[in-house]
This record gives sequence, structure tokens and C-alpha cells, in this order.
Amino acid sequence: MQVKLHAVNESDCASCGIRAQSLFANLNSADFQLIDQPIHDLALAPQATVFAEGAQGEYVFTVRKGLIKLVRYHADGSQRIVRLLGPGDIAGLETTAGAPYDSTAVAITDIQACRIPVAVIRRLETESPRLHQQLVRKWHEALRTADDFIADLASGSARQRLARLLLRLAGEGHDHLMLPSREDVGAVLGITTETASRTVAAFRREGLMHDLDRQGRFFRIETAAVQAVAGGEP
Amino acid sequence: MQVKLHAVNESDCASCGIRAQSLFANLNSADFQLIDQPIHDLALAPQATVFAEGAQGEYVFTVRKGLIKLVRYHADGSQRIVRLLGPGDIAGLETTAGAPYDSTAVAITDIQACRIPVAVIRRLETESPRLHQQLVRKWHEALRTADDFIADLASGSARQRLARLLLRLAGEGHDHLMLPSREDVGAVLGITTETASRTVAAFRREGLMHDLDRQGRFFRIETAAVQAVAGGEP
DNA sequence: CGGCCCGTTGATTACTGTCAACGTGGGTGG
DNA sequence: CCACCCACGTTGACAGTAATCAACGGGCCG
Repeated sequence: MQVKLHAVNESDCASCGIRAQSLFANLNSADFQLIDQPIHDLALAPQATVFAEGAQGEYVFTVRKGLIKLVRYHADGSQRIVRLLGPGDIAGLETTAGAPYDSTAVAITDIQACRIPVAVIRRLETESPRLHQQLVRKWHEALRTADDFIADLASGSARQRLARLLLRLAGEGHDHLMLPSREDVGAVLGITTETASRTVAAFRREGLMHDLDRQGRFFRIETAAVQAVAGGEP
Repeated sequence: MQVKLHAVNESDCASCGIRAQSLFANLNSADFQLIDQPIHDLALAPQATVFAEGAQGEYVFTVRKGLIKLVRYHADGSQRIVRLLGPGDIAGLETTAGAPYDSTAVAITDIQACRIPVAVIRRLETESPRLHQQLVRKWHEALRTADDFIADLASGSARQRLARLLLRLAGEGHDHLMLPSREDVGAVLGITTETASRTVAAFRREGLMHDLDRQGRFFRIETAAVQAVAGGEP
């Protein structure tokens, strides 16, 4: 696992591309003075573990670039991905509630993230209403996303689920996306790797998605047609 | 929909059976003085809607007794239950983030709940660290429960899912439970009403659960055997 | 160059969804 | 008070989908 660290300061935050969605979205200079422990920039390679379920957390992580999976393991060793986190999302929010990590976080792609000591959050939370507001927003986003996962990605046929995942990964207004490994797609949708592979292959044959590379990871989707499948059309 | 209301005061809270799990768990008398809008006691009959998805919320609801379902509706009209709330749980937390309700809340059983104006929460949150701490705890509980739903109730065979639901409804250390309608069981587990009915019937035949009434709602379960099925045993 | 991981595909089985019918208990209206 | 009706649970038959077991090819790393 490759990990690179370097300290971050206020000016880095000021020029951060995802500042607007981050926890520090509307902090002022006085707020920044309250940060008494270093925030580190973190680079992770695919498959790197950010944190493990059950560990006592000391950091929250703001994803700046890449995709992270939150995983729960079943008794039989199989995994279920409970949520996917992208730029602007926070991993390890539960540490701000003083709890151990609820799931294991693993990098799917190359990751750039900010590692923020939970003590910094606790201090800012009580002293800066601006951070507090962002924190509540993040709790709400996380909960809403979790509910979306149940409603969208855990209901209906494999075709419907895959279609909804494609739309989610592409993001509003975009038609290109990167798909995780077929195994991860299966773990997100609650289907087997084989069914995930078959369904992707079927979508390609049907012209619902087109390869953008030769490794079967980057795709362009026919948004309207995919939406039809997501809604229940065969 | 039958709704009964009456105002609640500090002494009611002091004697509340679920005070320990409630938002007001450790408020002191000074904190109670900050409550400047009335909190109402709410009684609801089964099928009553507590709030509807998309509505701008003005209240959060603490469930004192009964079971509430949080529902999302699909484009085709079918429903998916995203979470179940019982005594001590809060419905409508998202209003404290200033957002509309993310899902529709419907009573499954007779309900007793406290209806708390969101303005009261906002005021207490800034002025009472005790309430603030409880609020964070509630966000965390809700998020964790949502993740549990994905990992436990949306993975594996119908038998596994039902077994896990039974264990969850019984609660740690208990072996008796009330099951919602077969339609709701299906909507929780992401299976059809028929499969839910068949699987319940199979569990009864196999002696995994025993009727406690004649309407097929109250059961006693063989906890060890049900755990085995939940873990993957046939 | 060889091995290995990953994606793919085939064959078969098992499970769940679908469509349909029926009984029963509770509620309603006469 | 009784008859009717309806919602709900149940069960059957069958179709359709996904899981399982197995095999194979290609790209990447050592």
C-alpha cells in the first residue's frame, strides 16, 4: 500500500478544487486559526485500506479525487459494499460521534484525500457555527445516500440495478463513467460477479453503453435508454 | 387517520419511559427553560402517515411506542421500505438540516410519539452541548442502521434476509416479536409478498418460529436456529 | 516466457417472480 | 343481528432470472 503524506495549510484549502463541497466550505480566517493539529494530504493506490471496521477512529477523510468503497464483511467472508464515496464525500464521519469505524474503507481508484484529526473537527464544531452547519449537511448527505442505495441499488432486477448504478456513477448531466471491477459492481448491487459481467456485456451488445478504453472500465452511456431500463423497461 | 395531541412538559419528559434513549436524555432544567414552543404528544393509528417525502418539515418525531416505516416509492408505484423505526428512534432528522423529508413515514402499529418543533431543536442545539451530543448520536445511529439494512436485509437469499429481519425485530436477548404485514416484510427485504408469505410459512413448518396469536403476526423464534439460517445454513 | 488475475461465456440448477385461485376473518351496511 | 364484501395470507403452477460450477482467453507482472 503506497501512502504519501504532506501537511496542508490554509492557502491549500483556499485553492482546493472541491472546497465548495468540503467541510471547510465557508470557514473564515479566524476559524482556520483554531486548527491546532496538522491536516495531511493523502495519496492512496487502488486496494489500499483507508481504515478498518471496528478500529477506533482518529481521523475523518475528505475525498478530493477518486472513488472509495465502504465495505461490510459477512460471516462467510463475502463482502457487501454499503456505499460509494467520491469527491466531496467524507469517510469516517462516525468518529466525530466518538464511535469506531462502522465499515472498512478501501480505495477503488487512485485517491487523493485530506486526513483531518477528529480533535480538529471537535474543536471547530463547538466554536464555528459554519463548520457545524457543514457537518450536519454531511451527516444528512450520507444518510440520504444510504437510503438511496437501498431504494435504488438493492431493488429490482439485475438490469435495473446496473442501469441505476451507471446513472449514479456518471453523475447528473454526464454520460461518461468509470466502472469498478465486476466483482465490486456485484458487491454494490447484491448480485454475483458473473451476473454483473453478463449484464454489462448485455448492455454493451444492446448499445446502452460504449467502450471508451480497451480494458472495459471506461464507458459512455446512452443516458435516455439507460434511464428507461432503470425505470423498468426490458 | 386518527390523531390525538396534547402538550408535554418537563415533568412528562422526566417520567418518560424512553428518556434514556431520547434526544432529551441528559438535558437539565435550564435546558428545558429554552423550549419556547410546545412539544406535543402524538397518537397514531396503523396506516397513518406521519409525514410525506418532499414536504418541508417543521417537526422531528421521537417514537415512544410502536413501529414506523420509512418508505420510498418507485416510478412504477411499488414501494421500498428503507428503514424501520422503533422506540427511541427519530423520524424526520433531516429537517434539522433544513431539508425536506427524504422519505414518507407511515405507522405500522399504533404509535405514540413526541412531535418536536424543529425550531426547538435548533435553539437547544446551539445552546446546550448535551442536546447537541444526543443529536450527533442520533445521526450516527440512523446512518449505521441504514448501512445495516444494506448489509443484512438486502443481501443473500430470501431465507437469510427473513431470518435476519426476525432477529432484528426481536431485539437482542428476546425471542418474541411482531411481524408487519407480509407486504411490508416483502418491501423491507426486497422480495415479493408471495415469497415473503412462503418463506414465513416455511419457517413455521420447520419449527423456526411459533405462532403466539391466531392472526399470524406475533411469533416466538428459536433464536439459535434462526441465527444459523441468517448465517447461511440451509 | 510463464503464471495469475480478471473478465467472459456456457451449461445447469435453484430460486424467486408472476399470474391465478381460494379461504378466512374483520368490518360494513342493510 | 346477519349477510356480504374485501383485504390479507396462503398455495399452486409455471416462467424467468440469477446462482453455481466450470472452462477459457487475454493482459499484466514477475
